[in-house]
Amino acid sequence: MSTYDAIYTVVRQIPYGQVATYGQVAELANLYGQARLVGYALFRVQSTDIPWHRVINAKGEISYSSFRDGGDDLQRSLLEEEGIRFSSTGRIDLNEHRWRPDPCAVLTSLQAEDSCSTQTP
DNA sequence: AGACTGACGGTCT
DNA sequence: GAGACCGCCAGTC
Repeated sequence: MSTYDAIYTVVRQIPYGQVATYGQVAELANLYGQARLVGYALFRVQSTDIPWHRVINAKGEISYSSFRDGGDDLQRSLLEEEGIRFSSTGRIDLNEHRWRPDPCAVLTSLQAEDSCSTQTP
C-alpha cells in the first residue's frame, strides 16, 4: 500500500456531516506532521470516490485551489448541504463538526496491524 | 539525477 | 487574529 493509498483510505472513513483536518488525516494515515502530503494527494486525485470536501485545514477554513471552478465555493456548498455551519468569518466550528475517528476502525480499514482488535471482546 | 511544484501544520512575532 | 518561517514528501519534466 502506497503512502497515498493510506491517505485516500482514511479520507473515505470520514462520515457524512463531519469534517477532518489535513493534519488529522495525516496522523491517522501514520504520517503525523506531514499534512502537506495529504493535501498533495487530494490535489492529484480529486476523485469523486473520495469525500475530499470533508477535508479542511487546521484553521477550519477551506483550502482554495485556483484550477478548480469555484473550488472553495463548491466545497462550502457541499459542506453546508451536510448541515455543517460556517461562522461569520467563513470558518467551520471544529469543536462541533470535527470527526472523532475510532482508531481501531481506521487501522482495520488500512489493513494495518490488528494489534487493537486482538483483544476484541 | 536534479529542479520544480503543490489542497498544510506548528511556532514565533 | 493575522502574517512570516521552516519542515517535508511524491510525482513530473
